[in-house]
Amino acid sequence: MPAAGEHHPAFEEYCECIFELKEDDVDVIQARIAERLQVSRPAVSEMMRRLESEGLITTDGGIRLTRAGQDLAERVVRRHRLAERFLTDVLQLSWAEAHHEAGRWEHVMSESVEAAMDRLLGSPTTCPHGNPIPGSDYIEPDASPLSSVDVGAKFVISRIPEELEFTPGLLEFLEESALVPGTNGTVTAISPDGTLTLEIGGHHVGVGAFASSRILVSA
Amino acid sequence: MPAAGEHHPAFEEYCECIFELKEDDVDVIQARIAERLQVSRPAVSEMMRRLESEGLITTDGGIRLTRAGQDLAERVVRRHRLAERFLTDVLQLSWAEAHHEAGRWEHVMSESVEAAMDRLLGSPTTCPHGNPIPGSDYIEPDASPLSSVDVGAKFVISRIPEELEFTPGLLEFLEESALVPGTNGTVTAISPDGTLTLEIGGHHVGVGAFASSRILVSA
DNA sequence: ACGGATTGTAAAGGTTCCCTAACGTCCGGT
DNA sequence: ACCGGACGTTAGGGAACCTTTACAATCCGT
Ligand SMILES: [Fe+2]
Ligand SMILES: [Fe+2]
Ligand SMILES: [Fe+2]
Ligand SMILES: [Fe+2]
Repeated sequence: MPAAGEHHPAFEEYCECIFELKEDDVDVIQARIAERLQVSRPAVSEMMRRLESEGLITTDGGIRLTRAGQDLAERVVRRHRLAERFLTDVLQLSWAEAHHEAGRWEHVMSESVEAAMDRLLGSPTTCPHGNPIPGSDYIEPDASPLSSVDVGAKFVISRIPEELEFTPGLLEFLEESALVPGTNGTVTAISPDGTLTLEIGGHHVGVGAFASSRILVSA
Repeated sequence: MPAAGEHHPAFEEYCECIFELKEDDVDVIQARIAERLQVSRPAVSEMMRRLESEGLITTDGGIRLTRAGQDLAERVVRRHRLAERFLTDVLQLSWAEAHHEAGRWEHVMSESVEAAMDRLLGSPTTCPHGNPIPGSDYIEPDASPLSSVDVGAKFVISRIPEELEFTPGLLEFLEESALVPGTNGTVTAISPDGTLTLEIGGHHVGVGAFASSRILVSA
């Protein structure tokens, strides 16, 4: 069962991972890739050699996607995020379920399905978590980390970066707490360890320091 | 990228194949499986041993799916046919494209997606080609092979069996010729070699002997 | 009854993708 | 200057799935 395109699922997965690490502003090194993909460091080491010999990455002075690697990664990420939109908006799956499912669909969707889904959804510019869909008309909003909001200030959730999808249970928690792109709230307290207390739709929610530093909001 | 359930794609593919051979009334022997899956006979031989040791088939006196194998096969076929319905009805893909795509989706759809898609489509009972969706309220229609229709007689296309999806280009041809379940036509001629000439929606189409013997129609 | 096709299996081997164990390097803190 | 950690790599191995080549067994039409 090869994927729709011409590349093996493993290659797609590694390129996607490199793309998202860069997007999340995390050092693109083998150790990070190993963590995200949940494989051993030797496995990554070996795969880096294969990716390089296939012309998908270069490794002189840090791991970087080549043009071909970038194209592949963008295709995979685009399909992942379109699939997430479809799964949440049309099939009414939860964030967490949609994310898991999309992680499989991204390797299986053909170009025509990608196009048809894009049409069906009205060419969305972000996934349900607010991350940009490559190839769409996404315009970078003027956003800053939730952790930089002052006590008492209002904000609108803008984006929950891909990085947070790796913390088990976090997506579920955020969705249940209505912490989804577009909703607005107020910071009611900041504890010394960086935990924020928010007020959203009449409910109060605590958000840890790490998550707060990653979630992007606008005024 | 394992499948949604607990089984490897290869196991799913083999069980599905056995299920469909039976459904098409073809001898369930290794040679047929090798042909349909486009693998060598030794590969099938080895896999039969694995499937048996996993309790998915029995081989005493012919290859037969066990309860577990049957369940797995039905799940996969159900997902394949639901996916085909979705891809043609909602995403407007052609038959041929939908079939290819569904061949990958069937190993990747989760239970919740299967359920959501079933709901979205209104619990269809057949795939676009008229083949029954396992687990649906399908009622076997009173149908007979197209080849048994007399010259001059009218008919309604009922079902294009899975078997014909393996002849390259045939699906495309049938769809373009409006030879889809539900449409009706008339047999205008039968040649000695078994080729039928049909009249469908004002157009005339020739259908070969093999296809005619498999396509099911009702009066 | 016989010769050619069809079928199943054995043997040997290959690719992809992963693992553990172990080792060398480098880097920041003390 | 020294040490613990983090990082990358080597070596050796393994599971899944497939291949080609070759060889028996079985089936079947004439
Ligand atoms: Fe995601
Ligand atoms: Fe996302
Ligand atoms: Fe199909
Ligand atoms: Fe079908």
